[in-house]
Amino acid sequence: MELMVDIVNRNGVDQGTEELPLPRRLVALALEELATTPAEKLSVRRVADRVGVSHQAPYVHFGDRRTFLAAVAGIGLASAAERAREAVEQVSADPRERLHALADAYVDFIRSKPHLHDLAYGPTVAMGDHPWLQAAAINYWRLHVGVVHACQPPGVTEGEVHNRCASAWGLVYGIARLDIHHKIPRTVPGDPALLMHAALDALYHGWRADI
Amino acid sequence: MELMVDIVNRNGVDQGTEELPLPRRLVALALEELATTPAEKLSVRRVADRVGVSHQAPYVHFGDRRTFLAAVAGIGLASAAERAREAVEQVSADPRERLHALADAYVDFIRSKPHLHDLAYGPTVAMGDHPWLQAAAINYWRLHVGVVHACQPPGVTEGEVHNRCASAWGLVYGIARLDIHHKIPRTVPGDPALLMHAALDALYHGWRADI
DNA sequence: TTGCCGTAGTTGACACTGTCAACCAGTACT
DNA sequence: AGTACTGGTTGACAGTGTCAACTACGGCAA
Repeated sequence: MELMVDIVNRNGVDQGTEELPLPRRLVALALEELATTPAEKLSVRRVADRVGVSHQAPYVHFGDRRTFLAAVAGIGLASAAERAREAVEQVSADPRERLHALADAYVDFIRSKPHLHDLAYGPTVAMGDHPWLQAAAINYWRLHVGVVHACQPPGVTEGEVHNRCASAWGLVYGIARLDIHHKIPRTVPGDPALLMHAALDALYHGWRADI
Repeated sequence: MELMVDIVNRNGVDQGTEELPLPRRLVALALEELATTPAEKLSVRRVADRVGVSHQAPYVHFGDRRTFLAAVAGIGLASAAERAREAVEQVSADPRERLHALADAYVDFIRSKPHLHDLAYGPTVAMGDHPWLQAAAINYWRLHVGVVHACQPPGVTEGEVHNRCASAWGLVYGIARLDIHHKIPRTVPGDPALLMHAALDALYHGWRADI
């Protein structure tokens, strides 16, 4: 079970030609299903069936449904984090602009793969359920911290940076998720992405004004 | 099916002594289960069983599982909204203080009944799935708008108030939900409720500084 | 060679779920 | 007296996650 970490680590090297090991094929197909099916309706049996393997095969590797879903969330989240990192690095070095780029990437993530996002950052799985998920979540968080850190005036403690990072993440997460699930009343005229930018600017301004 | 609205309307009048009609008893027991069981694991059959009625009885009234869950969410959300209203009215008339009180009540809601909150404001049910839910959601939203409206300087349009209301809600919703599901890394030292207050103050300041 | 053991995978069963369809008891209305 | 509607039951069905026992097979030691 532990050596799967090796598999995901050498993941970038030999993709493509070589046949993926079964756990990876299962996860890949589950991610595909997750594009249209919410996680709670995803059937492990059907994934196994589509891969062409017995209904019990996934449980040989992952133990139970939750662990499997956690692995799926891990792989999916890793690629989302990578895309966000690219998006951030593509814009200028202006911290506020990078903050907006990060937020936009997050909105893009939640909009293009809402079920995956809900799985990773919802109650279904815990971060400790699978090492892949834990690693991906930490990686994504580090990106957040880096961007938010660059927005701070000098003299702000490391802990306070993390605090503010959590606030900004919560803001983006909340607006984007309420939006994607159509919980924002139609009496709200503004585009959620723009509301988010305005609110982020308010946070940014508050951070700089504190000193 | 439509006359259930009457039932929920006269809900405050004859509670207690009189025997509740079956749909209400089912919903009440589902809410009870929801205190410990996440919505996606809630079994309609078991609810029916515990009420002492056949496994199909709930479907006579609610049609399918989703509609039943929507009704449950509606009743639950209505009482949460009422509690929030009381909490807001209990503090002084200072708008910022009321904003904080509203946010605190929201945090209290999500902390005391996370599964109910997830059900109401998650993807499982849509607002239109049951009139009870729709009514409760609108009622709660009106409370939000009222509180946020009082925070605005003169001259802000109605639409902009709704925009800002959505932002503030998203902020509170996001931080509280990330927190309750333990998605915030332990490297964040601050209490989420306090982070929320600070962030809300930044929004508030931004609103007033605009003019 | 033989025997053994761990890994990867299969097969079959079990209890439980939501949903469909047919049925039945009243009760109100014509 | 008959009829239609409401509220509820019973029985079946396919699909689910999980448990347990079994098989195939490569490595390895005696």
